[in-house]
Amino acid sequence: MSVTSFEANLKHRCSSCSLREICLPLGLDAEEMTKLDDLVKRRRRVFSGQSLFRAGDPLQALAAVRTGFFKIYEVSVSGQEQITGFPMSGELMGLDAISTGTHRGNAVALEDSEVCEIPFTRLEGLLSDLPRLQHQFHKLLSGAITTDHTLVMILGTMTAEFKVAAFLLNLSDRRGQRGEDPSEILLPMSREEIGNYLGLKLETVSRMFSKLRDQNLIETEGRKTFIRNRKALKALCQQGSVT
Amino acid sequence: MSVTSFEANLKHRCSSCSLREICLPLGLDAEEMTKLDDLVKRRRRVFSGQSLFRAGDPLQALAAVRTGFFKIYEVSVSGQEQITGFPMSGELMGLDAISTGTHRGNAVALEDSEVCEIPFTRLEGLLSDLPRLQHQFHKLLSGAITTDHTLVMILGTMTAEFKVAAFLLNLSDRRGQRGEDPSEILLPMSREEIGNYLGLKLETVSRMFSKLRDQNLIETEGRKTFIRNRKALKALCQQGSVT
DNA sequence: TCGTAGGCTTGACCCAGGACAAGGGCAGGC
DNA sequence: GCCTGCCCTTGTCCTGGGTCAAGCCTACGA
Repeated sequence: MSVTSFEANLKHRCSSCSLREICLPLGLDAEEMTKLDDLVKRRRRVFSGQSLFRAGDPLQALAAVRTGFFKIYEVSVSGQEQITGFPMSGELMGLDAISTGTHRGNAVALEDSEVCEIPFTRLEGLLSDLPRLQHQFHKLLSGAITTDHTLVMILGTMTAEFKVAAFLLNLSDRRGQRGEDPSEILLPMSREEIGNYLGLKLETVSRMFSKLRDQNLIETEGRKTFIRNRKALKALCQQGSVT
Repeated sequence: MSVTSFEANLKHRCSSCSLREICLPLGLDAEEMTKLDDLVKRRRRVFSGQSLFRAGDPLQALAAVRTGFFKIYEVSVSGQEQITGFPMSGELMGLDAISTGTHRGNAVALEDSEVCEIPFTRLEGLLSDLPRLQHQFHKLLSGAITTDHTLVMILGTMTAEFKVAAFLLNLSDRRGQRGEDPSEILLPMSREEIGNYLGLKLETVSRMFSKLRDQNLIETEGRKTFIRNRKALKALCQQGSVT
């Protein structure tokens, strides 16, 4: 649970990273990539359960997930927690802290993970020199808004069953983007965390998993989940909103 | 309902705009402001009910609300509409379109409004020259994420009564930031639109207004709403989440 | 090997908010 | 002025998902 984590000096380059088509370096040429590499020289390991940053921490660096899985949650004045995202490899964390310079969210690793830290002030300096990097950065910021809108839509219009179906499809699609098998999902988060994210109680999430299983849309082995009928699952999501 | 709207050539300058402390120009010096002014030479009137952009439109320009009120809504594959925001003066619209170059949202004026259009590609060019503008732009993008997270939190954790209370306080605060009386809110949106935004039905919204009125926290005259006991309303929001 | 704890499933019951319906108020058009 | 249509309010009933409770499964440590 401690903030500390071993800091690796492992030689890592954006140019050879398998995530370069998803992450910040997308669209850069070799020379530009080198400049970005100079910034991102710090790679850090965060063990399962550890937090990378907490609400109230000043924003020092954005962090790109290299391997693993995180949850980001915010705590309201009333003490209520709300998970706002489950960033996985290639996704940036901490973007919402730019507006105030202070993190509002808490980032906790859901499994042993590695992140690339990108000092924000230096990044902004580099953006001015590299228009393509600037544009990609804006796309990522904008994409974060889009992602949030999708969640708002799920929370605002969907019933429990469709929320869970949409959640599984989302994870599946993101796996697919990374070249992994999209029909086999090893969920690193608990039923309770899924429920928190989707505005449901853990019992309801569990029931919906069972319901989807009974319809032969998915198969479950504990947290390991297989998508058995992707088409039907998608169709379900599409017709499946509150009237 | 048409897209067209009369395009004004009214001389308008960021430097003399009352919203410059909220909007893009925040933090710029006189010379920088002039450069931004050169970009934002197009001011446009959008009448109540007209749309400024629609889902599927290519992103040409971001738009800052100068006067008036908009709603932004997205439509899911199943045809469900979800309002994702009610931008008011000084707020940027279209930021979520940067990631794909295409608008996902629909922007409709809720009252006769004026917007300043900012051609996006040219803006990005200018950002490279003006680090302060760049930083402010990033803060606005990041702020949009923060705003969305607040909505996610409201949708995910709050009961109907507290959702409505939080909604009113939010509008009130934003009026206050603009130097307007924060305790008098003229709602430009219908109960149904409020409900859509908050994940409630219009009847429920209406009932919650009545409930807050019965507790002497607010007073209502049709859409005109007065906050009578701000402190109690805030306290309500803070203790008021789902257990 | 067994004991224990955390997470998952399932059942029974309940309630906040949705669905449906009736009626009122107000603004715009003639 | 009056008609018409839209929006808002309020009532009644219903249901999806929350609450509470019991039991199971799996991982881990002694």
